[in-house]
Amino acid sequence: MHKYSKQTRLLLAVDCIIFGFDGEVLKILLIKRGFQPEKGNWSLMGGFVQVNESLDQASNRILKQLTGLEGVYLEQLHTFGETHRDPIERTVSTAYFALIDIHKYETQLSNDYHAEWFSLKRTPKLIFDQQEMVETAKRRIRYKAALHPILFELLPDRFTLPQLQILYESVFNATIDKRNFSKRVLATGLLIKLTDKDKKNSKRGAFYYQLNKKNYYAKFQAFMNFIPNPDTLLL
Amino acid sequence: MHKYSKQTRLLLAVDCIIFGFDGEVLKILLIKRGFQPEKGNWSLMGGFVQVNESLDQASNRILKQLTGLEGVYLEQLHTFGETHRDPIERTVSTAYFALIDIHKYETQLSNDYHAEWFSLKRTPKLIFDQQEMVETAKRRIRYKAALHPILFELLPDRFTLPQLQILYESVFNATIDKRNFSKRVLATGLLIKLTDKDKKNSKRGAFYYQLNKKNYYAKFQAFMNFIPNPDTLLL
DNA sequence: TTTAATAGTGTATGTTATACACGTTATATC
DNA sequence: GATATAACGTGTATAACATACACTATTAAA
Repeated sequence: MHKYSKQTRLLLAVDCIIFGFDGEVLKILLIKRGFQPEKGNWSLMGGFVQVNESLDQASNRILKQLTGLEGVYLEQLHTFGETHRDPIERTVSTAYFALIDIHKYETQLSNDYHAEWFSLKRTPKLIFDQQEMVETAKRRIRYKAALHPILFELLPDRFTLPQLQILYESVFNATIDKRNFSKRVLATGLLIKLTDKDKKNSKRGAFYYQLNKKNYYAKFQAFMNFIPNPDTLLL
Repeated sequence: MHKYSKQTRLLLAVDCIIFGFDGEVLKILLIKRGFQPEKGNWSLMGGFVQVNESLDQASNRILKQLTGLEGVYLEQLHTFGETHRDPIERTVSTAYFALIDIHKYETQLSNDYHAEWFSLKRTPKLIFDQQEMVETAKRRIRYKAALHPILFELLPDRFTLPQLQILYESVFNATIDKRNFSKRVLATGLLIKLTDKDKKNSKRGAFYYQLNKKNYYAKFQAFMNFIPNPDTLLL
């Protein structure tokens, strides 16, 4: 037996929603699409799945092409399969989302793709159903970050508590009491206090912390319950 | 512009993990596969995605073929895209999971497919990577049920607190104090106490409850925190 | 009428979440 | 060098929630 005859074969694509954090707001990386249809319009980075690569491999390849990064946080989000989502030809697309340290991102590669970071609050109109993909990714990242420490993936190796708090406040669009916040994050045992300070953002300076990697991997799946009223979060 | 030329088209399938609850343990519905390869072996219900149907439509069609049910809880789980997961030909499969009231399940249809319910603890060997699909579905249902009231989808319209508790204990493989359990579930405001009792399972009889549908849909996304040590749950 | 089996209920204690304000530090400025 | 400034870092009291735990009620069957 060689093939499943009489079955229709479809195009299968992968699209990546790449999140970064610049210290103030969450951003996503978009490119100007280089081919028809919708050539020149803002788009997620995507591509067709090749016959000799898995979906995970395809998404990693695409992520590397756009950011130059490998080994970053990348997770399958959802597969979008409406029949006419691509007007040219039936294409099913599996969306992935990535969380990267925006400072490690290599701009020379991005220039080849005319990539730009956009604040999530001011994203341009996207092609096809990509707006829905981004919304789904935003919901997922909020949902997951309310329960698991994924947001550290957006920060550099060394970060301060004020930076971390701004990140959480940005993702959840909420203000958090800094005394309660530091109690909570320090109670997780996930952070190691370093001896030197970041002096860029204040005169006094704020102590750097880094992740306790061992605890991080061990506790990654543990729930955290950072958010006061998670009822407002949607899956 | 008519087509994306030069791109490889792949087979795209949908596989359904159908959960039911018989009052004691969680079960999944399997069929004996009717065609090669692996003909006659136990398998999830699946099929190829047709060119004129979305993924959601395909999964609903397949669910209806096997169970006769429509409008039940059905959610996309994950897309499995390893290159050689199907030995015959590269096939990417999007897995869905369904939660159904086992009593509504129509057996006449199942007989056409030689379908059988299997306790999750005693499932036969499955074809391809379907064992992994089932494991992923089990993790997802536990994870989600720890936070959202999805398990009601497995129960009949009228159910008792002891039945509900057995369901939770079965899903989480844990014992729960019944005083604390009833406090918690009643505090959600999701249940309406009825006036009559189920006398099948005890001499005294246990009051029936039904879902407050309005609150159910309103609070579905709210976190519930039913489980004492969710650290043990994996995504 | 006695037995057996399951249903149903309350309280005390510990843990966790929340609300809330001021002294500390280091640079920059005068 | 004194002072002003701007952000950092910390503790406590209260409320809410989670947990541990045991007996009485009900009804069918013997």
